[in-house]
Amino acid sequence: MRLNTEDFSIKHTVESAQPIMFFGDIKKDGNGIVYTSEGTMIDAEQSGSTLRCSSYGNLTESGLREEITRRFGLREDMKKIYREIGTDALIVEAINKYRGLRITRNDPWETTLCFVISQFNNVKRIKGIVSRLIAAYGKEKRFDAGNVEILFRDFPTPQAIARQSVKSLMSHGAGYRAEYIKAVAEACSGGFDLRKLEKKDYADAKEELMELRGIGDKVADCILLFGYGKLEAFPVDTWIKRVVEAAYFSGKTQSVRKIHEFADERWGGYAGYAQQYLFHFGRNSKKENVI
DNA sequence: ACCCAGGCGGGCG
DNA sequence: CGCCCGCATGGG
Repeated sequence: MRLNTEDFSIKHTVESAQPIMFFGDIKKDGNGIVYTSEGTMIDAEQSGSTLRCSSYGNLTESGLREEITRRFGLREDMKKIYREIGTDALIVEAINKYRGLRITRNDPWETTLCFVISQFNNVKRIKGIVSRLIAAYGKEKRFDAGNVEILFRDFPTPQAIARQSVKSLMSHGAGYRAEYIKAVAEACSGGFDLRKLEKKDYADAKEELMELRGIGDKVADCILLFGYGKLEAFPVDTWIKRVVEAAYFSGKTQSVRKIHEFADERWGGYAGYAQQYLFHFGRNSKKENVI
């Protein structure tokens, strides 16, 4: 199946530390990714404006089209978003450098687990821990593709994670987060229904998420942004804090609350997009020793 | 060896 | 409320 896209870069999208990067496998050149969704393995690769997509599992062509369109946020009007968030030279520079970077929309539970693991951690280790949890606790799927059999594993369910001991979760390198992982999995497989947050507004949903042990201000915002498409969420991590302080507060330290207030006032309903461009720009600038 | 990573919970003033 | 601390783990 082919999809014609506009203002979309799969490379910038999958390389910007969103959940799909933690549970999927990015292709060598970065222009594609293989990932699983609801028992289906999906392969997406971009050349120019064309996205070539295929799947192994029970997904019709229109189902695959819908999955890709939703997953990569392809319904968003990027011209409008760039207009709204392009408030100054720095963010315009980030937009120009990473044009086509989209906020992905992922499964709420998968997003939750990924970002509980992400705290006080680095991207490489997050990927490693998530992939080991999938290997250990994800259900195996087989798909007969003519002469070859495709094997892959689903993302582990809340129940599958909740069954494990803290010790066995730690054995995959989760560290002290193992306790949080188990607590959140127990909640999500019991009385806490992640689906009910879909219809709550941003503030209410955030408050509910933060009642779970291991989910604080930053992780809650990541879950709402990448798992629920609440584009006003502005996750404040060490990177974005540094970038915002440097660019908008003359390098002076600000409280997280101040940074939220600033982002809300400046970028409003698309603050999440502003955050993702500044985050990716800031991180890569550091790697390239630009800032 | 030292420092840091898409932070959080707990304790203190 | 703000501030400070400890927390597992592995890579630079």
